Amino acid sequence: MQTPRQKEIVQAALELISEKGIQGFTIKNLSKEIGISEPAIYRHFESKVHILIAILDVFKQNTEGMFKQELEGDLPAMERISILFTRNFEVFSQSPSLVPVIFSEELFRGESGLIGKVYEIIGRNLNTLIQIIKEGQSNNEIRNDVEASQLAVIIMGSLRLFVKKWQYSDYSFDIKKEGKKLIKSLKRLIHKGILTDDE
Amino acid sequence: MQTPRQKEIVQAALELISEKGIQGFTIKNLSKEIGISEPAIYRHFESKVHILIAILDVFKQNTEGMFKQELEGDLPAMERISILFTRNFEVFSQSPSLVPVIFSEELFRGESGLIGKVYEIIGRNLNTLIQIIKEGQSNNEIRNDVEASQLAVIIMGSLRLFVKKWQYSDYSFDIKKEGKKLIKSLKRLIHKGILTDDE
DNA sequence: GCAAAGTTAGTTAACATTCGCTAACCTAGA
DNA sequence: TCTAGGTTAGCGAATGTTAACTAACTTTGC
Repeated sequence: MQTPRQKEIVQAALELISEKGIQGFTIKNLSKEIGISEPAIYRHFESKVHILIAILDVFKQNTEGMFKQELEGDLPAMERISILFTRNFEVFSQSPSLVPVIFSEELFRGESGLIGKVYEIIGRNLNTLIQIIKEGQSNNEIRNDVEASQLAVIIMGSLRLFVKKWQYSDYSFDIKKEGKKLIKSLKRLIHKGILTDDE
Repeated sequence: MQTPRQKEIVQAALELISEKGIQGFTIKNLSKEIGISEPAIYRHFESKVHILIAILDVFKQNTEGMFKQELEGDLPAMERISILFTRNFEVFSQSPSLVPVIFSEELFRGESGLIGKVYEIIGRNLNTLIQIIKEGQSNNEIRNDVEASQLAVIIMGSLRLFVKKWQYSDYSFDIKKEGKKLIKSLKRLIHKGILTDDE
């Protein structure tokens, strides 16, 4: 469990990264943000890497259990995808500063232990999605003229870019509301339907 | 115009970044890669930032003219989108080391002059795409039950994630061939067709 | 009164960049 | 043609800055 001070440090780190990028995430800036001296940080975290680990754990905890449930429910595949992403949007909406951390690959370069943790999170998301799409395809609910893995790339890619756009707009629009629209659009595209033509 | 040595430095910088990330892009590593001393770099570039600018210019030159042509041609919108991305894949395929540079937002944080240059490149791409989609929609060639801007996010997002996947696979698959497949899938999704249902 | 949480004042390492110097190579002009 | 002056591209050493982190001491709250 984390002490209040540790939580404060993690929160400040998240804000720093989202404001100034990875390069802005230094112990000096961090301590300035909180209002204590640099060495004081080390009373609460062994090293900078341990702060990063704590950040990842926050995300992991936030999304824990969010995925297995969706896989096993007997809702329509489409509905499950909706819920999956709606929940992600909710997490981001609550802690916008998570976005640049989770979506930044540079942050963890060189820290092979951390890369694994990031890929664990991302991979879980993608595999769950492919699984759901495949089920939807065999239920005749999702079009099967396009491979599940391709649909997954399309859906994930769209959503990633969408979230990035939100980030670069300085979180200026309502990600939950706009996200709903995007999901709706995606639904239209992947829904099983009759096409007049293909190439 | 660039001297041969300048070209060599830019090329080495690109390779460094793609291999070791931004953090690996130091004057020390750069000089080691080329086989000259650190100060010698400064005989050819005023500063590190100027090397980054040169990198962006390489990309800009590579994609110059690639866009306006597509806008004005009288090919079907779908075909123009295909060509647009096929050409992008060709550029990446020729210089894979461009990918992590162009797709990294962190690299240019703090350098407000450079951010502008990156957005110029990215923005041009996106606006061209929206333009083409709109034309396709009014020609009844592309489905218009989804907004052009949403389709653009979906297409761009898919392609970005696809290129990133290529990068993380260590450029292990044929981006031109696999890219063709993805474009084909996208075509199926956005082609004008009859849908049985929506919502 | 003692342990947790803070401080000041360092350390070491890495970074971009500058300095003073040199060897090799043009290029005028006598 | 040869030589003085200039240029180009390199070098090792040093500078100033900033990073993560540490040692030793003080404060504070139970």
